[in-house]
Amino acid sequence: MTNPEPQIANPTVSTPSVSSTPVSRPATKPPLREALVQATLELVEEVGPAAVSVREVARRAGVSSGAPFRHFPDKYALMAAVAEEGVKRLNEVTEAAIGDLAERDPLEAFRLAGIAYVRFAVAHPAHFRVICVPEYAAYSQTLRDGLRKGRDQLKALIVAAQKRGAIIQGDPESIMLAANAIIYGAARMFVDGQMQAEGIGTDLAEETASTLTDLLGRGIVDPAHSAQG
Amino acid sequence: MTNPEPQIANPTVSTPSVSSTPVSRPATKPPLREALVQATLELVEEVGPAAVSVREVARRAGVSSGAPFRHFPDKYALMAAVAEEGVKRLNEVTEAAIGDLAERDPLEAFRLAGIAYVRFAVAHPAHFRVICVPEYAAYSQTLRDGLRKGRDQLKALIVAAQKRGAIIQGDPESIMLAANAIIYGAARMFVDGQMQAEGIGTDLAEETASTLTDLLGRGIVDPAHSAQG
DNA sequence: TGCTTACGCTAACGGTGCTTACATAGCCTG
DNA sequence: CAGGCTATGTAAGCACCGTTAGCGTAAGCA
Repeated sequence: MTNPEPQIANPTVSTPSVSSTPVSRPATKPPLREALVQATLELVEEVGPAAVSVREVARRAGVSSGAPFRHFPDKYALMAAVAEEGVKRLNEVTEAAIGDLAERDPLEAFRLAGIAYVRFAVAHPAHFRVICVPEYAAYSQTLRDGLRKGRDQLKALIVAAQKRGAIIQGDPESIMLAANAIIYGAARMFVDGQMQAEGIGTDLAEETASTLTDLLGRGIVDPAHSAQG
Repeated sequence: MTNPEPQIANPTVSTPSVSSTPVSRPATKPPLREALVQATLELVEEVGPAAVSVREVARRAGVSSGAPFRHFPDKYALMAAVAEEGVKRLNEVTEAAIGDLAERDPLEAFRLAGIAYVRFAVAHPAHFRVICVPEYAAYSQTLRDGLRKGRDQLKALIVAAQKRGAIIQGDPESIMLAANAIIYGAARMFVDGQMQAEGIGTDLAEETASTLTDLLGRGIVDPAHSAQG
């Protein structure tokens, strides 16, 4: 008698809006799986990644507590699915920011991608945190591929910028890493509340990202000083 | 995973005589609180922050499952105490790296501090992750102070470097933020496994940190190109 | 018609955070 | 020294958690 509410099938969440297509192939479309990921995502954004419980997810999807395990071997797999969805959206966002600028002005494209990256992290901090949890990446090849794809986006911009002579001709791996690190660091500093601790609110996220990429581009060492010494 | 041995000899933690003889404890002030933090830290390094349970911590400290709640109002407070300990050690490490170089060569001091920061994160990834969880920072004023102190260390170096003319005269807040972001980003990329995904093992942590700080200092934009255009 | 397969439900198991009630050792005060 | 107070431990218990096992049922197919 732990559950006071008798669970009858609740169609409010589970019904996808694709009723027109014939439902004669249940193996290829499990609507509950999608609903579970969606419910998990909402729960993550609501209470944070640590407070997610599979039972609450099942409750929100209108199914019993054991149902999710028909679609995911364990809680990790469910969370990894949320991370996959997240990295997919993140990549879409940065890709959209790059637009058709990748070849015309790769350096500016990189700056815009970085800003979009930080903007996404600030807009969806809980989701962003799930994306970055290494245990989930270890769990899901799809997630690893998504993360790699995102890094490769930026890497391609660096290489293109080098080809156009816009940036220094050093090791592209190192330059790409520096670019990634400052963007990733800024995003995580926002998500981890360390920007706020410095008095920088999330409303300044884009401006901050822009400033940091500029500083990385120009360098912080005084050239006159270093040229003399 | 029940522990068949109720009192396991722990070399690092001198647990009070909680052995089979329920006689009086020798110490009038049992340092159980300290032992709990230590046991939690070991557990964190062993199984990761997410898998820590208060009961297991109590088991390792040789006390009953309710005992920890005499010293910490809840699990968050216990984890926050671990984070406090961690940020204290992290600050000690960076401070030691800076040494007496802060005034002689603040820019080099900053580079060494950044390298030491990343080295600590790579050496104690689980502990580092606990330090950065914003929920714990929200919980503990001491942790917030420790984090601020660490940032202020770097900030002071930037200001000193500016005063000596070693770096550009821009907004010190922005420069400090860029310096922080690239170091924090590098550390988190290692801790989150993203450096490894790029083929950069933890053995390259210090070298990578050095490279990134160098790149931040010199800038990645080609000055000839940007001066012309 | 029967067989198989997918998918949901129920009930249960052991573990967890945390609370309550109780016991006891040590200190303070008279 | 008696008596109470406080600090700190134990034991039992609650509600919830992740996960599993067994059952029912409906769909697709021979």
